[in-house]
Amino acid sequence: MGRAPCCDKANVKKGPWSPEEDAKLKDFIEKYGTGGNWIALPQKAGLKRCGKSCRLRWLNYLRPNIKHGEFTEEEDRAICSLYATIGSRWSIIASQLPGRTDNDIKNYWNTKLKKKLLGSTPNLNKRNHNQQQLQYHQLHQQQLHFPPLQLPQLSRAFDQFNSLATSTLLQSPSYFHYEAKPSLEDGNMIMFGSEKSCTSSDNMASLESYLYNSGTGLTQNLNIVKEGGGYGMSWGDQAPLEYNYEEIKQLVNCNYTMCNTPSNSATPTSSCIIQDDPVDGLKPQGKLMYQF
DNA sequence: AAGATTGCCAACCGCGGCGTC
DNA sequence: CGACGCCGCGGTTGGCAATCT
Repeated sequence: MGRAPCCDKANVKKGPWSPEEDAKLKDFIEKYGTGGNWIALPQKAGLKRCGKSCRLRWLNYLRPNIKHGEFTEEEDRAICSLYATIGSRWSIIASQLPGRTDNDIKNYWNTKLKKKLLGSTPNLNKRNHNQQQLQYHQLHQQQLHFPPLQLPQLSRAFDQFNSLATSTLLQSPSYFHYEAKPSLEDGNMIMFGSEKSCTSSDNMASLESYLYNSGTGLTQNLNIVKEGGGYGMSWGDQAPLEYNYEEIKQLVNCNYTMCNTPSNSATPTSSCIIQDDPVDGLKPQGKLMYQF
C-alpha cells in the first residue's frame, strides 16, 4: 500500500498563485503564523490549496527579505565553492546566502551558472553551444595538456572528506591527501583516490567500515596494507572526464574554507586547497591538500 | 511570418527523516 | 518499537517568453 496523499487532490487548486491567494496566505501567516502545521493551514486561511503548496509559496516567494533578481559575482563564487564542497545540497547552500531560496539557487545553477563555468553563455542555440563547448575544451587541452575532470566524482569525494573530518573516527590530528591525476593508460579517464595512515588497528577497522557504508562510491579498489605498528589504506576509482583541471582548481580554491569550525572556537579546524603538483616536469596533477 | 527550439523559473511530486503516540 | 503523519529536500515538470531557422 502506498503513502496516503497529504491532501484531497480533487479539491485543491494547482498551478500559478493569484494575487488574491498570495494576499490571503501572507495576511494569515503574518497574523497567526504557520502554527507548526502546514497541512491544516490552507483550510484555516480559506485557501483551496495543498499545505505543501502553501509552504512552498511562502518560503520561495512571500516571506519577508526574499531577494529576487540577478545574482552577484560574490554569490556566484559562494555557490560554486559550496557546490564543489557539498554538491547539490541546495538548502545548505541557500542557508549561506541570505535572502536566496534553495529553489532559486537550484534554478540558477541548472540554467546559468553551470553553463557559465563551461565557458558558454546563456541563450545560445544548441549548435552554437556545442561548438563553443568543444572549442573551449580544445583550447584548454592545448594550453594545459591536461584532460578535463568530472565534477560529480569530486563532489562525492568532498562529501566523504567533510564527513570524515567531522566524524569521531579521527580524533587525533590527522592528515589526508586526495589526488586527481590523468590516467597514463587512457587519456580520457581520471584517476582519483586517497591515502590514509593509521596507528591503531581498531581505528582503521572502524574507518574501513565507515567508508564501505558511506555510499560515496569512493571505496572501489580499497587496499589495506600493514605498515610497521599500524595500517595504511588507499582507495580510489577512475571516471570519465568532463571538466578540466583549471576549472576544478578554480572551483575548489575560490573562497574555500571548511565549515566545521567547532562552536567553542573562532577558527576552522580544517581547510583544503588544490595545489599544482608537477609530475616529471610535464603534466600538473591536482592534489587536494586536506589538513585537520 | 510562423513554426520549432531553447531558456527560464515557479510549482509539483515523491521520498526520507524525524517526532509523536 | 513500529505505525503514522508532517516537514523539508532535491529532482522534475509545465508553461510562458525569447530566440532561432
